[in-house]
Amino acid sequence: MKITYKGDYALKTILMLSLRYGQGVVTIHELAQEADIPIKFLEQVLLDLKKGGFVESKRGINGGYYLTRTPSEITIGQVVRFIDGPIEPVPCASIDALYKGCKDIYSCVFKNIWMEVTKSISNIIDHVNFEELCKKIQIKEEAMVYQI
Amino acid sequence: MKITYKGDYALKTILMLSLRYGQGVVTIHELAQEADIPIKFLEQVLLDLKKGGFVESKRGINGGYYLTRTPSEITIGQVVRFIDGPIEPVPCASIDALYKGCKDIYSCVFKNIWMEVTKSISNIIDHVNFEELCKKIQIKEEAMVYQI
DNA sequence: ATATACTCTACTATAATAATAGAGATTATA
DNA sequence: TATAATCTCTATTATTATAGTAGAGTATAT
Repeated sequence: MKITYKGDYALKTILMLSLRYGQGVVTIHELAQEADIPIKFLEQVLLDLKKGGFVESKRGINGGYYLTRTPSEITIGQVVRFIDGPIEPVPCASIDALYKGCKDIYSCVFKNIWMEVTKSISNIIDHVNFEELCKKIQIKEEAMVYQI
Repeated sequence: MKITYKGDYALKTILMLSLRYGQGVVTIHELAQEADIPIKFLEQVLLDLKKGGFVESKRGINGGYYLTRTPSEITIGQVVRFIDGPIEPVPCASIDALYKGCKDIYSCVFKNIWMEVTKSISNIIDHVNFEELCKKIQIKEEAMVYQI
């Protein structure tokens, strides 16, 4: 699994929208500036996130983006899989692959390892939701206040 | 982490050489044929594996390749990291990264997740050696005999 | 009306991947 | 010592993915 810039931007965007969930819309301009993302690239990411059902938008003046679900219902895994594709190290190692066989005995031995890897990655990214991440950020920000 | 063809070929090659460890050299021709790898591509892979200290070669007639270490001393992780590069989903999530900070708070929250992912992948691939894999293959091959 | 903001398609530059090609160097042995 | 077998090394190519840029179009609050 490698996280592309696009995937990284998508995650940060969902996180920013999570932090402002229930507080109306956020413009692409604000999002781009806050996370230092090229605005035209972010446009495409947001259109994808819309297609994926993660965000919804409001056009025109006072327009912007907002989450379609509560942060607790969105996991890192959902976003990463949708934007960057399958996480398995090799295509045949997907948990719900249609076929179970391998073309040769050598491939087959490694496949089992890659399936273990896939499961262990899934186990992490499918169980971290954005509500948790928001809390972590809030704790860090509080810590910052006392540091100054 | 994504395993490239090159990585896959390297793993299969080390596995084939492990199965014949202590039995002299194996030609690139045999290796290529047995695992269905383009021979000219395999040449490059083997040169890399030589640079990495995994294999050694003997030139001329009766030449070929052989492992420089026993299969039990070689892990999947060593081969994959050497051929396909770092396994971490994002560069900053390497366990022994020089810097610990992140450019912004959003990156930082995800970094911890990616470090967990890195650790859990390492935990698998750094603890599977090629002696184990050989045993698995031998068991499978015995099973095949009775199936026929 | 108009300014603001999202939408959509096309284009481009760079790098990685997966080969392919061919000339060169070494060595056993007949 | 000639030669066939085998590894060595560098260059080239085709395809795809990635990351970003560009610009015209659509909707909407005031």
